[in-house]
Amino acid sequence: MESLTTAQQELYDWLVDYIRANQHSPSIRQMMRAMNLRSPAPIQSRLEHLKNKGYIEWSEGKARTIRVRDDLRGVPILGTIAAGFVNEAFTDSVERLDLNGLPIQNGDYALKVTGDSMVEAMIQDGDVVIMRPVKDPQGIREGTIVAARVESGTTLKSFYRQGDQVQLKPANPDYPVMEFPAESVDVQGRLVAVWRGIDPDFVV
Amino acid sequence: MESLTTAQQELYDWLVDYIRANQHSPSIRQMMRAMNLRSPAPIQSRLEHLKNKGYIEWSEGKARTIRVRDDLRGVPILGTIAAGFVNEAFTDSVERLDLNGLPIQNGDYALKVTGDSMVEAMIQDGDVVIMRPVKDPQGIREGTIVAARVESGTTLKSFYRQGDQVQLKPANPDYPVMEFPAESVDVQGRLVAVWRGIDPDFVV
DNA sequence: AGTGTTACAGAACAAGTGTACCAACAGGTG
DNA sequence: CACCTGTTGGTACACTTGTTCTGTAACACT
Repeated sequence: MESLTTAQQELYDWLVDYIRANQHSPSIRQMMRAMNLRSPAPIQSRLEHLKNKGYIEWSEGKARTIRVRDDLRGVPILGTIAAGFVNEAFTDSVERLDLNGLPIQNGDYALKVTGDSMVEAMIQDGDVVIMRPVKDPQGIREGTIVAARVESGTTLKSFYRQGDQVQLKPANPDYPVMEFPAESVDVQGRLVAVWRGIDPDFVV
Repeated sequence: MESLTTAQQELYDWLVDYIRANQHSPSIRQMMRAMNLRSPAPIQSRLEHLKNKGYIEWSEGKARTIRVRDDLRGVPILGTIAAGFVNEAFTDSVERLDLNGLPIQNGDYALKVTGDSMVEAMIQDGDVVIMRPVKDPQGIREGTIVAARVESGTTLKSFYRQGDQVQLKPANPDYPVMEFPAESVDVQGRLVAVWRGIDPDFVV
């Protein structure tokens, strides 16, 4: 990635923060004031450079249409890290995790997990699971983790079929496998992602 | 939350998708074409309603400044769900998980986890951990999960002090605790979040 | 039928806004 | 010093765009 001058870097940082906060690009005259300039020309020049170097893009002639390149959004994935044992990490890879882009679809929803029956599936109390509504219950694959509504309530379990019965298996040997007639199980959604925010005050 | 007419809902959904994809609001005439209208008046009317009902807001007179209310961004957290046992879920709570907003700060970065030494901390192979650079190594609390650089490489472990030594504990009894002189351990960052995307083709 | 309400089409206006142009200035290079 | 290059200040212009206004059509209700 081509490097930036200090003036270009300063504008770029301010621009990214502004777009993240306001969900739209500022106008050139707004940037002018933010950079303590009294003419739009310098901003235009810097934007041109940022565009040529591949940092931003915009629709020509249209107002407030600047956007940061998609491959620069989110947080950078600096490399892989071994939880198993020390080895190489911090590569100079440019891959990025766009938390707002790819994984989430419109209609997805989240549930806060309570209880510990899914610990062996690496889901613990307090995690937030992102679920996707299931259109066709027949299409659910064996072992998929789903939010299922049965007569007594809704629960998060692995989904299995057994003849015309449906098994809901917890991922914790301390809890029992539950079995219901297929028609009495209403699958509300399937697991698409897990999010765990770490409370900085929390200590193991 | 006040409900919407079908026309308002249709515009709102299109608007949210457009902003998410383009990082800026469309113009009224763009919405006009998208809704198959030939006059800007109906769009303006619907926007006015969306504003009064608290769904969107914009800077009056400024071009392309519509933004979705912050408390509506991200995915809705519909309630809590028991992994432990069936109980109530799907409350009508309005809380939301804003994946792009609150948790991530500028400067944060991500690492893909390989290996299984942190399985008891509910971090498994393939997870993405979001790390925050550590300014003051003295301020790290006991038990915090950190990415630490030692002479042999970088690893993800729980951080403990033992006199003037630093212990790096894996969360898996199969792996040994490692101990280093405090000055030879360079803490690259501390864990602030875990993200796990579920591959739909993956079956347990 | 009459009436009020709402939505739409079309046009027009004013402000916001991107862009082009030119002069002044600073910094480096011969 | 002269010269070139890049940045800034300043201005001007044309297009974009939010906003307002008027008239018409569709619809619900009395």
